[in-house]
Amino acid sequence: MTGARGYHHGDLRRALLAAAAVAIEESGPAALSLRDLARRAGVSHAAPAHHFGDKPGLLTAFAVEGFDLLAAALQTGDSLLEMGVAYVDFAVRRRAHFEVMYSPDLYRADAPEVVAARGRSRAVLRSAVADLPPGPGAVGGAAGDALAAWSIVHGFATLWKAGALPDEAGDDPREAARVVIRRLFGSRVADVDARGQAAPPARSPRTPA
Amino acid sequence: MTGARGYHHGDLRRALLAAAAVAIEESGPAALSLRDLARRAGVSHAAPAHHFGDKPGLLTAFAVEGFDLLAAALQTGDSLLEMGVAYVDFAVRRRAHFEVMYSPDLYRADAPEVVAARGRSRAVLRSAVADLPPGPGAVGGAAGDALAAWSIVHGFATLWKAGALPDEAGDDPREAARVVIRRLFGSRVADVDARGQAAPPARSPRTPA
DNA sequence: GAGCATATCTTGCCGTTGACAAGATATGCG
DNA sequence: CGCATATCTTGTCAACGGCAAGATATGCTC
Repeated sequence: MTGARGYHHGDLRRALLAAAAVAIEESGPAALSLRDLARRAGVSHAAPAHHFGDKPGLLTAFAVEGFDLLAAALQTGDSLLEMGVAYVDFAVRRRAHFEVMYSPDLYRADAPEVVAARGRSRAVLRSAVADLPPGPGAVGGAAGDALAAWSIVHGFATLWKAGALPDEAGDDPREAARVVIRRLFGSRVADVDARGQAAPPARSPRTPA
Repeated sequence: MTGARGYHHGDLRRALLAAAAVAIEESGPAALSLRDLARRAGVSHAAPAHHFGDKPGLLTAFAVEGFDLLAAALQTGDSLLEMGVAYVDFAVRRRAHFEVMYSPDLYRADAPEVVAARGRSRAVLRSAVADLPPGPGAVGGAAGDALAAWSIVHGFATLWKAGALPDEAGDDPREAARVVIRRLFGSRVADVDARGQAAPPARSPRTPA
């Protein structure tokens, strides 16, 4: 399926997306060049155009791939806490995809494939939020929980990647993310997976003295 | 100070930064062209190089300007809640600066002027967090509060701008931001500026039943 | 106020890029 | 086998970033 390498590449589309991930990790999405991707894949400079049309077209496909990878990564976490950690982990380890996904002016963010893929990853998060015990004095209900959870985890990941955090944040994004998420949800999310069972919220130290 | 417009422009540096804000708001930072900025300012295509060296140099100055504008915007909010709202408002209204500031591969994010300006905006946030009543069971203390506050507000702003939020989030970013921030800090931040006085945390409905 | 150093801006050029057009080659289907 | 189509190549163009060399204005010194 892969090699062949005569006049026809055989799997150029996939090869270009893989090359894009490498190139973007090296120099960021702004410096991405279609001609460079073509060189990496061993084809002529005009070959990518057939598969993706133009540069935004390629990045649109790349973003779709990213949202699907994110949905898959989130599904490995069984609790909301671990799902948040997985989100941060995805942002740090798959930098290229993450950066493109949230740079909507680089690609066609309103393309139907993008909307669908983004909806899929959002649905995974939603399902975990639905499993939460209802929060006290919740202003927006489950939707508000999801919005707050997504915001804090996304913001933390972005700031971490941008190097905008002070040194006190430590050097392990997963652990730092856990602390931040616990601060949002408190006992509602604490220790579910560390002990394999949820700690009783009433005994939690989060209750004000 | 401004016009003159002979061989010498008179205030080209400022004019180029202003043109950059307009151009980026129109087409995003990736499509920014030094030659286009020069045309907008009415100078030759090589004039910008004298002031900023190269493209990353210009965006570095632009990011510094952004961090200082952010620090000024945050200072208008007197409570942590309103400061968070001001952060989101800044991200939405000054899109160009915000996008560049948090795209570190577009400029020299480790340049000393950038580090200093970023530190100034961070200090403003810190001062507001310090005014908070101490949280119950705080894992990371005030530093953790600041990190969580910054993360949730930054994440919300980014997601809002990226159009990644579901429609339920509404169409007023300021009000939606208020809801999200309250969910993080609960009674510790609620209604401080609405009533001009903090509600007593002990009576707050956030205490688990 | 004359002369010189320097800051600012222009013109001209080069290599690279994204996009397009036209042609070559492989693949699949009758 | 023969043709339609998908895939890839070669060639070209305008625009861009960056550099070099020259022109013009500004400020400083005497």
